[in-house]
Amino acid sequence: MFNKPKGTRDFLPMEMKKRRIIEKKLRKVFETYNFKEILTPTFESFQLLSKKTGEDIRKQLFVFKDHGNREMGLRPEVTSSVVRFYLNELKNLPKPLKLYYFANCFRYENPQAGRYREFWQMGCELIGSEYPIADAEIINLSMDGLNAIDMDYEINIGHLGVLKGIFKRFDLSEDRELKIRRLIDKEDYGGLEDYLCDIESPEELKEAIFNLLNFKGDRDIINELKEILKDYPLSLQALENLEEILDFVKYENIIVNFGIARGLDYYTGMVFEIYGKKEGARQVCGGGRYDNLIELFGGKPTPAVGFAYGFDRIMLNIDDFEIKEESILIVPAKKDKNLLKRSLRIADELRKGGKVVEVDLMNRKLNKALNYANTIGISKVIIIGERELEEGRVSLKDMKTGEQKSVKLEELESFV
RNA sequence: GCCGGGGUGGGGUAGUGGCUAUCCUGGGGGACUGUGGAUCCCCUGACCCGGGUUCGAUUCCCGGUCCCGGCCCCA
Repeated sequence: MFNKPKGTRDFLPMEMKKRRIIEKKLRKVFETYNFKEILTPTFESFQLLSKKTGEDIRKQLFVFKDHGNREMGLRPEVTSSVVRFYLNELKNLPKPLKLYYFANCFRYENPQAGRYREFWQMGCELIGSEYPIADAEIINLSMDGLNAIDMDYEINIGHLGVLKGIFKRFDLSEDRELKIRRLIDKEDYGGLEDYLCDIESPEELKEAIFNLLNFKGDRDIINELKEILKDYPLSLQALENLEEILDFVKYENIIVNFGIARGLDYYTGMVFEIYGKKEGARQVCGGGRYDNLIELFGGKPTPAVGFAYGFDRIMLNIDDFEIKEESILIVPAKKDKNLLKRSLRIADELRKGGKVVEVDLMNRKLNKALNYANTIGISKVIIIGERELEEGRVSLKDMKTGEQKSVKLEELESFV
């Protein structure tokens, strides 16, 4: 006996049905914005995958060597692959380039609520526009998607430029910047305080950082922050950029939060996270601007902004819903090869009309067949009997009401 | 990587240091030859793995593993 690998899942037919329904709705929203679907390989070279992801993510990589002794890894997210694809083949397409994907990703982690070793991300990347309206489009799109599936959520939007502006004035090393961003993202403010003391940072820096973190709320706080950070020109610029972005965001119910630092190191400007209402696995979406990733991968500097949904977490955060499915079972009234053949022909006709039809494949007797139809939720049973067939008729039984009537073959389709 | 709680047929469960391991459900066949979505009968199928304690372990102890959840990190 074999078991599925830890952290992976088998999906039952009903789950798949629901996943497909949600997937379809999200896709539809993406496509109404004219984003185009792409797909990249499940595995990439280890070098690519570890290029701009921190130590932590690298430890979470599923790695293997192929027969040519090349180091490979299963993708832990898709943005790196999209950038690679862009540089390989798409960089000369007209801008903006609007791409989306739906793909399984892999991280070697301990499973938990909404966290798996194989999970699905659905995301969008908008490449080539540096303008605030592009950031806004990404935010609007991500919210439109969740609205289309009636999910309750909370969106937090921040801007890394503000923090960077503060760092800039104190000329911090990249190492220290990163460390501070980590602590901020973790909301480990005690640790942050300690660290700032350890590196003997000036009082002014501490003050600026903690001031920043205290600001969380509606967009009015940006104005207050402008006042406080008036000596930090780059921070001011970032705040203005964020305001311009928010001018184009069509929703009001957003939270401005400068505590969002994002774990992936490649973000440069606006960043956002969306949380669902369910306990555990709350973050369902993350995104932001990553203007120097493409350059880092060897391309010429190109602005880009994007986001990814954690599809499995979205599934955990929507209310369960019923799926009603009309299906038909055709069964001969008695075991007879000719009746079976007739059943197949009738099934064929109905399927051409788009109906979901099964024919009894178990050689069941009528009562057992009805029993079967009942247990698997067949909505209508067509009984093919010899005597009726001679008059060009079959019996149609409605499994919900129990009603049964004799209908002419040529009228059958209009009844089911 | 760390921490907590779990693991009995396919699904849901009962129970026990010793007897053929309980019940429901599901699956297959039959009684029943055009309708009993019923009923009855038969069959199918389980104590996570390894070690220890013991005359004897599914039960107690230890380790592992997997599941559920938490931390870290993230989606």
